[in-house]
Order: sequence, then structure tokens, then C-alpha cells
Amino acid sequence: MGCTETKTVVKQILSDYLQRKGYRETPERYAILQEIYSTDSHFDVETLYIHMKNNGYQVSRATIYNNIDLLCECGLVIRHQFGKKNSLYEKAYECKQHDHLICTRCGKVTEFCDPRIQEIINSAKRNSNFTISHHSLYIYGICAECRNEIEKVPITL
Amino acid sequence: MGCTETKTVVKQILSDYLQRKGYRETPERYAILQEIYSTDSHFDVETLYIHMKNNGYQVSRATIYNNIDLLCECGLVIRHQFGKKNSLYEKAYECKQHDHLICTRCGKVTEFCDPRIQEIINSAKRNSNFTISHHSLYIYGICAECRNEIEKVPITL
DNA sequence: ATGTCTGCAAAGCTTTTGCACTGAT
DNA sequence: ATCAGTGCAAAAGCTTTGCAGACAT
Repeated sequence: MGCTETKTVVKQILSDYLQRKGYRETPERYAILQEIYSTDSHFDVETLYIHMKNNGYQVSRATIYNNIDLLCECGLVIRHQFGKKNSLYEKAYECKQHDHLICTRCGKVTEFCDPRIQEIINSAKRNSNFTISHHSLYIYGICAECRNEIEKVPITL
Repeated sequence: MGCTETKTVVKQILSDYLQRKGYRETPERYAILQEIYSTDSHFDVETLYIHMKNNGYQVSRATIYNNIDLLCECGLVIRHQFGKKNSLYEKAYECKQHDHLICTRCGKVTEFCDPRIQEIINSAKRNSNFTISHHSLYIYGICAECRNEIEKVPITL
């Protein structure tokens, strides 16, 4: 999981960013980055914390919270807030642009791609005074499995 | 603020929904709906609670939380989670489709319209097994004011 | 009369903060 | 030798829950 070359590149990006900002290169920062780039799905802070513990890294929750913000700022990680649950994150480097379909019943998240979103972003860029950094398109609905379950139960809950 | 005809229609929608689901028609539910449809901007639960208090309604926070979920379910209200702050809501009936530009520095939210988003949703509908109910497109960046402020300060903070 | 809905306060969760210590520069 | 960064635990939000009483049906 996670190709070696990508990991080398993202470490370099983090290193450059830290130096440019005058931040320190702590082992915790690289450990968190390493762990995130070994994961392929969306994750929350608690899950990342547990995974790191299990993999023998000793990093506190506070440090994860601090550094995941930093990783978002330098574009290596993206934060999502699907539904009203806690924040979920995913790695952002060399991941082809994609958006999300979210089942409002079971919480399942599916990714999809549509290049036309770029045109919308470009228009927004032209028409606004914003310097655009990133976007999130979430489409909410009911997935096939949930629809089947609902149809099995004739009584409206 | 808020036209009378719209308010009549949304009350009817709520009434129909409550009856269809077998829920009760409490004065609190209509008071919350009334208050929301008198507001034109995004709001959080605390602000709504304060406004209702100031306007002489006696409704608890718990009741607002319960019923704002209900109003989301019946499509009269939409929940947003811009950035990592708390949930913001807005009325959803007879509001032309729009999306959001969010300044990641000051939190300012600007609305914009782009009909092409509908084509993307339609494709997603065709290509997935989801029954789509709604969507959110958030574009993040730095607004003009914040950019000016940043440029005034030559030192990277 | 029945059982849902409300209000209040307490509890629950995620995230942030304060502070003493560690370690990168 | 500094002082940013870390870890821990406490604190701080926002939101949910439990329970007794109110009220829509």
C-alpha cells in the first residue's frame, strides 16, 4: 500500500514547506505523513492515532491535530466533513481529482470523477475576488443497499 | 424579510410532512420554521436560539436541534459544514440553486450560481446506484480583503 | 388517556488549550 | 542555549441523551 516513490516526493514537499515557514523537522511530523500515505481510504484522527499506536509510533492526539492542520495547509492532506460526523481526512498528493457521493442513511462514501467541475471552478475564479485553493463537491443520497432495506420494510419508520 | 406567500407554502409543506410521518404539529415546530424563514443568511443553532428568545419565542436548544434535523429531512432546510466550525443552516425552499465560495482565512461565505453543476449531478445519478437528494459544492480560497491584509505584512506569519 | 414532544441539565464526543518537559536548531 | 514542538490532562465547544412533566391526538 502506498508507492515508495510517492512517499519520497511527499516527504520532500513537507520538508520544503517546513523550511520555507521556518518550522522544525520533527520525527512526529514525518511519522504522521508516512502513516497517512500508507492509508488509502478516508480516516479520522482517532483511527489514525490507533493505527500509529499499533504500528509502534508514539504520537499524541494533540500532535496529530496540530500537524494534520499543517499538512492541510501545505496541500498534502484534505479535510472533509461529510454529514454531521467528525472530520475525515485523505491524502491529497497524486490523487486524481475526485468528488464524493455520500449515503445519508449508512454514511457510505463513494468517489467519482467529472472533469467538468474544473470549468465551474474556473468560472468562479474569474467571477470572484477569491484566490482559489481547492474545492469539495458532495452529492448526498441513498445508496442501493439502503434503498433495498427501506423497501423491505413497508412501514414508514 | 421573507415573503408571506412563501411562509404559507412552507408551513403547508411542513404540515403535510408531519401528517405523512405521523408526527405531531407542535407550536415549537412552526415557530422554528417561521424564524428560519425570516432569516436570509446562514445561521447556527445558537444564533437561532438567541433570535427566538429575543423575538419572544420560548424554545429550548434541544428542541431546535431535534427539529432542525426534521426540517432537513423534509427538504425545507439545508445543513452546511464550512471549514471545521459548527454546522450552519439555511432555508431551502424557493431558493434558487446556489453554491458557496468560502474564505479559509476569515470564514466569509459568498454564494454563486452555475447551472452546469446540474449536468454533473445528472451524470453522477446515471453512473451510480444512488438516489440523489441534494448536493454541496464548496470552493475554498482567500478572499480579496484577506489577500490585501496578507500582502501588507511582509513577514510570513 | 395515551404516548410523543419539550425543557432542562447532565453526559458524550471531538477538538483545543495550558503547562512542564523534550529536543531541533 | 533557545524556544518551537510534544504529551498529557484538563477545558472548551457543539450536540445528544435521560427523564419528568406538558400537551397534541
